[in-house]
Amino acid sequence: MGTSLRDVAVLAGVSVKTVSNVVNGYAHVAPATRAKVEEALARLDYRPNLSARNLRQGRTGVIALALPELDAPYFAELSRFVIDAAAEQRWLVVIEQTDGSLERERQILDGVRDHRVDGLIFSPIAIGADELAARTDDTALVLLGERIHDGPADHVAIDNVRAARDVTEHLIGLGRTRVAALGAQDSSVSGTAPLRLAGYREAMTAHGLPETVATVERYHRADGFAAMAALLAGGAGERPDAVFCFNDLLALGAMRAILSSGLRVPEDIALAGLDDIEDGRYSTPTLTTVAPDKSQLAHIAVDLLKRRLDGRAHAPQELRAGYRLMVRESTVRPSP
Amino acid sequence: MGTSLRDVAVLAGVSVKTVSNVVNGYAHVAPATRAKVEEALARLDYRPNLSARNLRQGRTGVIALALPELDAPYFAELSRFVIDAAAEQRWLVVIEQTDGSLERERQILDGVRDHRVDGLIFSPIAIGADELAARTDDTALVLLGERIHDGPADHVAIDNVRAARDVTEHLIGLGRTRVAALGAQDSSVSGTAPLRLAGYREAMTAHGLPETVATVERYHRADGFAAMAALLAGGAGERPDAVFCFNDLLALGAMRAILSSGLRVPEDIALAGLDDIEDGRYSTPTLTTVAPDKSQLAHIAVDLLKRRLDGRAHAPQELRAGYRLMVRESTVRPSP
DNA sequence: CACCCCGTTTACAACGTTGGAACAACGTTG
DNA sequence: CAACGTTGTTCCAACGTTGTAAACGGGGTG
Repeated sequence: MGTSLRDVAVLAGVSVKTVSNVVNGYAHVAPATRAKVEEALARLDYRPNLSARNLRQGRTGVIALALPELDAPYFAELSRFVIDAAAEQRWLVVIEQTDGSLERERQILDGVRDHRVDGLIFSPIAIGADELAARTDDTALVLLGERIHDGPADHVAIDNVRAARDVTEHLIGLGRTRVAALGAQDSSVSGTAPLRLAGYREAMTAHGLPETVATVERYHRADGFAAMAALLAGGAGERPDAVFCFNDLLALGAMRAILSSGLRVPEDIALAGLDDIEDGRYSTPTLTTVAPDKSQLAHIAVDLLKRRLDGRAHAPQELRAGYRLMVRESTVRPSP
Repeated sequence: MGTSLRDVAVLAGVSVKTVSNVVNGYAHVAPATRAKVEEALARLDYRPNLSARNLRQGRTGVIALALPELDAPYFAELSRFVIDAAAEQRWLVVIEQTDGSLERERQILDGVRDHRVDGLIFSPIAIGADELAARTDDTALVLLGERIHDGPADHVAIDNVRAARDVTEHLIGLGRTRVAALGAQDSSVSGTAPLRLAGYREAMTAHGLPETVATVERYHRADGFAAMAALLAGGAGERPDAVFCFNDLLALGAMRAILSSGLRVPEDIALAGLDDIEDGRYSTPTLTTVAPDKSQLAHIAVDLLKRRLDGRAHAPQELRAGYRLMVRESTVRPSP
């Protein structure tokens, strides 16, 4: 191993504890002693052994971020913000991927107990509210973008229902009447799909418009492509003239399907997504979407975790982050 | 804290070490004792405290992956593979982002010493070979996609020169003669830009064609957009009829610039990238690119690290992962 | 001058784990 | 039946750190 407090102590001619005091910035250390110790620290290039410190303090300084998949741009972008927000607390972040599998989600929830991490920020898909509530473990847990209300853990998300309604209203406001929703899920116990569907329905009902709902298995471009292709297969009269996709990846897949079928966006079909991933700012046409405040989401999540870890815990909280509607070319072609 | 070996030992009526032996699968434990202990383990739902185990064993079971930015799709996709490959070794992965800043890169290289991680997989941009060589630390280090040859550390990458030459040859093979390279960097000490530029030059020289090189600051869509816009600003006679972008993000930015200027891809300008990020498979047109074998990259990196950690170290190795040229619509429009 | 206070420093124990030595019990062998 | 090997179990120490409490010493107070 490297140099320890003991080595430094020997060199400086003081006790181990005094070195520890200097390292930790304890106030009552005589200037002369401090200087001596600091020189020894520098000479030996001392680094605290964090395993030992963690053992002593019962903290690891590492939190886990569990999400479905890192290569979905939304989660990659979100991870960046979480890592940065955690760094402000001097925490490291380990990333775990669930692939949306129930078993993996259980494993992760369970594995939190092995003391490797102090807390968990979790974006679940498959696991249900009841199972989460049945958790016996008391490790700090924050749920991200999760629909479980009044659940057993802290929770932060945007207002998915309202956001979905806003997008749908925007599409309706363009004068479109055959507005489809793309991204409902048959199996989804949890997740945001039902919320976004609810928001879509509210808007359609409010305007007395008929609903068209396309379901998907997952939230990848390929699913959006396939679902859109199916919608287009209907006759021209039934074909939607606007589509709200439940996330941007679906929208980009759908866009590809529309364009390669020879139709135009937005002239024939207006298209909107949700997430504001960077891809959508560079697609042709650029993609109208809802931009959740990802930085705020990350900061709130880290903050909630911190409160729990500091013991300043209350009843589980449910907090909201903000969002903005970003209108781009896929719904409104700019006049040249 | 949770339950410890001591608690289990008390309940089972044996010594702490015996419980430890059972937990670690030590051979010589009497069946009766083993059963007793296992029941106690189960009853108390024992989890080893990994901080303590780590302290004892001098290992943390955590490796770091340091890369420029997680929200660049290439790195997000790569991270996924690294995390999965590390999981096969039962390692966790913490992710650190450098933003390509020299200072951050130094910090990370330095911070490896604080015993929080057993090893580091590092994709450097700013830091130079000399500085890496001057590293005094002996923590396991693997460089990823890095141009430092015969350097001080293990290293894995694709053959960037050959890959770049292959793409350029492909563009030339289409009959294009004004083939530009987009993505050179003025400041790049390290990184892959010079290699890709070299490959481009080899191909152009071989065919006696004139070179056009556009430089960029960074490797984002916005940089590709701006650089392409600048290339287009030249008169129609000078305008390139094919562009090889040094990564896919640049290419997608460039594509957007070409399309929004009213030109067509590939009819007016053929376009190719490198990385094979998913976006390029769904853009319109889809993007021709080089697909590095990311899974192989990740596995080789993890494997090199494992060898070092197991003490099976040799002289620093330089290994190559494979790649494939993916020809798509941005260079060859399919006949309908 | 005895006392106490306060700033400074130290000794000790403990966090939970595991390697190694020691030890006990038992069966085998000469 | 004594010496020995094998198997199973325990005891002890150590990894490096920090909290607690106690010791030390110098200056001010009564």
